[in-house]
Amino acid sequence: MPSPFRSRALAVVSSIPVGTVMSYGDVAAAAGAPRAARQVGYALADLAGHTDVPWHRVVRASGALALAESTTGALLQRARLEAEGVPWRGDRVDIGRCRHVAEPLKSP
DNA sequence: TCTGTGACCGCGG
DNA sequence: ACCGCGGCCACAG
Repeated sequence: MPSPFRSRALAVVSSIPVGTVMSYGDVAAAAGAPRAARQVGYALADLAGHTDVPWHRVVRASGALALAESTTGALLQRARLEAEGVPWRGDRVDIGRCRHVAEPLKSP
C-alpha cells in the first residue's frame, strides 16, 4: 500500500483535467503538504509507467519538464501533452495558459 | 532515532 | 534569461 501522502498526491494527479497541467508544488499543496514538492516527484518516479495515473500532466513550476531532455520519458510526456493540446513555448509548457488550480483534498 | 536522498522551489547575482 | 545555492520534507534503510 502506498503511504498516505503518496496516495493523496496520486489522487490529485488523477484529477488533473485533459489539456491542463499542475506543478509539483501545486500537487503537493493540494495534497496537504505545500512544501513537499520533491515527494511528489518521488511518488511519480516509483510509478515508472505501469499505471493509469496521468503523470505527464505534472511539470516544474517554470513549465519545464522534470525529466532530462531526450530521455524516452521526456519524449513520451511531451508527445502526450501535445496530443492533448497543451500550449508550448519553446521547450516548455506555457504554464500561464494551461495551469490547473485544484482545490485542496477534502478528507485527509 | 538519525541520516541520506530527490521527476522540486524560489530567490539572489 | 540563465545559473548556483540553501531550504524543504516524506520516506527508506
